[in-house]
Amino acid sequence: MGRAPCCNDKVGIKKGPWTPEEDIILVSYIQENGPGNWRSVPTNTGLLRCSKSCRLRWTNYLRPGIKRGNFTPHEEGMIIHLQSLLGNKWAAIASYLPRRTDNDIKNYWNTHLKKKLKIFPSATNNIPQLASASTTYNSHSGLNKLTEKSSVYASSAENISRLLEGWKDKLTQKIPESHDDHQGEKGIKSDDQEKFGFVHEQNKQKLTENNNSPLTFLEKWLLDESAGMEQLPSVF
DNA sequence: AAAGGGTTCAACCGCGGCCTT
DNA sequence: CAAGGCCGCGGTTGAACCCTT
Repeated sequence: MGRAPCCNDKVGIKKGPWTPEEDIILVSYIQENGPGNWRSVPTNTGLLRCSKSCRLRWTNYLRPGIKRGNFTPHEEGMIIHLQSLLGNKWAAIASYLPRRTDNDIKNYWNTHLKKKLKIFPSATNNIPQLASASTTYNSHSGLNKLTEKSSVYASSAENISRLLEGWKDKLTQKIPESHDDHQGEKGIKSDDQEKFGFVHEQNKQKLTENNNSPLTFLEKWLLDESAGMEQLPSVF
């Protein structure tokens, strides 16, 4: 079928890391118009980015409710199990971890879990073991320091304010702790999450239809957010 | 203190599929 | 029905960061 002309065919399209200004423009626009119709985003916002880039930035970084940083043993176990069931269907896996992006899960799989599965080849059958082992693994890696202060991002405004912090720090080359001001907030409503909420129910239904028993376990497991790994069904 | 190697992750690329005309 | 256009997904890349020597 007709393939979209690649963005990089166009002149004047900016690539590379997004600046906080660009983020603010994008978030403000989506705040007003909602996500979708990505084709029109660059035109309407004046951003020198291609539509794909805008969509990616939104879904992987700016979207409200995205959780970043360390994966919990519970999440890790889910990823491992879902990956063994579904293969590299990161979007499908992400639909079971609504606060994580497919890109995040994919990265985490490629950088952490693949290695761990090499070290613990039987781990897919014994996720709790792997998960606790991974905690040990994490605490020895440099990443741990990086992600130590990770937190749950409640809104795109918070995402941006964090970005601004980082940006400002880079500029000044000073890293003062405890900046909690939210200069990035531009009246972004607290009901963002509801407005742009995650629509995963259909996906879940599809998957459960296709693959009944294991995912039913997972459904229960996932829905019981407070459940720790120790409460996993014995099949794990 | 500096260099080199390894790791991480944000962003890009290209393909496939769905929708519209 | 066919062609074109757009969106979403998975794989890959490369800059930035961290660790080791």
